[in-house]
Amino acid sequence: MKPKNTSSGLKEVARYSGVSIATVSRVINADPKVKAETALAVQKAIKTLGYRPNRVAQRLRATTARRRLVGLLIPDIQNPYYVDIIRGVEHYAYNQNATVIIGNFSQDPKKEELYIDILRSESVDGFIVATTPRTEKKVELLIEEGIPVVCIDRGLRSLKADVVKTDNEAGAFMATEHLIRLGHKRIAHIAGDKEIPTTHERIAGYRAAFKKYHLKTEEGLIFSRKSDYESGVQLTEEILALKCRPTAIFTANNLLTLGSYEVLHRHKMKIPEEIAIIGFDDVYWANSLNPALTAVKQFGYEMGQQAAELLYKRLSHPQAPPASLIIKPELMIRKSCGES
Amino acid sequence: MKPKNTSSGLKEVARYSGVSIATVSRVINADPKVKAETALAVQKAIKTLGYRPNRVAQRLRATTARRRLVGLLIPDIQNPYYVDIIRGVEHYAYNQNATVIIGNFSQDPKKEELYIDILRSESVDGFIVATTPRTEKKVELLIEEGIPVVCIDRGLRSLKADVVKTDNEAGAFMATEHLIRLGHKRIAHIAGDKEIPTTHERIAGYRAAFKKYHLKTEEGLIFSRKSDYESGVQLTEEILALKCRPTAIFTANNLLTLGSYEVLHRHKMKIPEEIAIIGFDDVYWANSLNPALTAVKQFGYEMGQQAAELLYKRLSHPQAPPASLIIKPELMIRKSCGES
DNA sequence: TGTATATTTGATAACGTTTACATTTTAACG
DNA sequence: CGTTAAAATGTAAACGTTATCAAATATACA
Repeated sequence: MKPKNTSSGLKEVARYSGVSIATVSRVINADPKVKAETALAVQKAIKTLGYRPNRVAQRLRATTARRRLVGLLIPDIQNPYYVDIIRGVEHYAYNQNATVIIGNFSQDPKKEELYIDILRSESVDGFIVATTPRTEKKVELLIEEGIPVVCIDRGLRSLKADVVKTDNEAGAFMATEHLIRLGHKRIAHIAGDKEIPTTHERIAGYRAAFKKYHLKTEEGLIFSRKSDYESGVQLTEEILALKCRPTAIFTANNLLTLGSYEVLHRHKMKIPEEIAIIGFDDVYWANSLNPALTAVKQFGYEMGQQAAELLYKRLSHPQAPPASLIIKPELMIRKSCGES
Repeated sequence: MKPKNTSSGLKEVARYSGVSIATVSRVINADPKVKAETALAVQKAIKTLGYRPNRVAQRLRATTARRRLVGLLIPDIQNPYYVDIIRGVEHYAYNQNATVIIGNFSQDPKKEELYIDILRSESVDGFIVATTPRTEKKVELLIEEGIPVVCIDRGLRSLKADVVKTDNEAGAFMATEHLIRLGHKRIAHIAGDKEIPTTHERIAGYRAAFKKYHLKTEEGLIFSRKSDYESGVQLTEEILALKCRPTAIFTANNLLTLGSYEVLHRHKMKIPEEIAIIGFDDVYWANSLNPALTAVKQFGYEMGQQAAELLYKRLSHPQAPPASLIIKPELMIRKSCGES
């Protein structure tokens, strides 16, 4: 039994409704040039035949901006922050009748490069990328070739692309200031991977808060390794082993926070009495932690939407000057730092 | 400045290396018919010209099984279990030089249907689906049309497709038995949405454990609403309000577990002394919860891989009888039920 | 060397659309 | 009613590949 090919194709619709395939194509694309009467007839044919345009053929033929496919390059799909971004992008794309194709490179440099190539050969309308500096050159190449790119989460040094990102410095500042106001003076910062630009922005915010309150920031209290769970574990162990223990920890992302929580619990530390903790990145299970986590919320979902919108704007106005959207984060005060 | 079109296309490679496009196409597809010598020359041309095949054109022209695109239909990308599945599928696909296109329908029935159509018009080689019974008919239609489908997480009633799923009954049994052995007799079960088949399988496992130990299962202790966080919260509240409180809770998925944890903490319940809790679905932050969560681990990543493998096997053997892969889950004993 | 048979290659028609451009139909107007 | 402009449709050439078939070249063998 060979697979019966129900997919009708423009031709059959055309034959069925007695017009040319060009006309059918026109009604599919809502071309106003076609007479209302014929449009109706064709639409009926489409419905009864159950015709659906072949998006692959459309994409092959269509000129840019009409391919209805956006490429999304994501460092780690396990990170709920990026999942929020994905959802945001997907939401916007969906409303534009576009599909999004995700390149999740899992922090793997090889994959990161390869996925740029792959998405490219898929003829995307444009890219939304959260890349590492490693692929900066490659991304710039895309831009030079006229492919729209919007950077999300992390900006490109040479700002020839649109970018939407969190105000990392402000976020880190808020977190640190919150701790300081609560009376903490010795605050450890578990920073992320120093290869990633956001890490430095967050460290800067941490420093700025100290400065504002005329406190000296102890360099020895800034810890950094990588951005993952394991680093959170190890660095928290180091912090607890310190002869002169800090009274609070500020972790630079949700994975580090989790690692920190694990160690704190393992050592039966009382949070926040013995040690307070505040994290960058709010997560949907913040309230299920014990105590509920006070955190800096990034608006990933909204950022994703904005990025997609920016991308489509650029598609229609390729020559517009690059826009930069800096989203202010918000402090979600819960229990892990004590009374607010 | 118009975008310079660097993408060379078969033609240019052919001209450059002095062969026909057919030959170039052959070396791209590693056709053994081409002489080693010419193959080398063409490869060199490909390299120096920086040629990359256009996957869209390939897909349009290629017959089934050579399109290198798999469609993945996922109910909720926020659920880490599904993220594991995605990663598994993606890993396998990547090694086959295939891309995966994700249709995350966010539990929205409208989107669920639509995404099937969309992925279809993207000419996927086949589908991997975790659908609800709502779209069962639509999925069966795909199968009838000869499009390979493998069901993941949930099986189709009419088993004409491959399926890979967790042994839900066994998992629920393990969890409940664990509790019973620890001395619990009154164990509440926060089940998922009754529309979803897995819910019933897990309830069955819960019942089976009681049966084995000659205990009567109290119907009043099985709670069900939906499968989300909020339901976990509400149902746990109900449980705590019971005149005769159970000594343990078995939650049917990670979202429900999280909701339960929140309420338990809010009520300052001592876990596991006052109430024990065990959850279906292990999560990477189980150790960061307080106490660390004892849970039934589903092997999402492995399942994803297996599903992809099954899909590609079916692609090459369309007539093979449907396979069914039932994966045994594993109990991850940590602290939320007390000593093991 | 000539013939038969493998091996390699090349020309070209698809795949299912969109889009110039040409053509036909309709409307407008004196 | 004839002419001209506008509106609606049709024709056919792309888009960048793969695949079929035929042609050309190399290999084997008598």
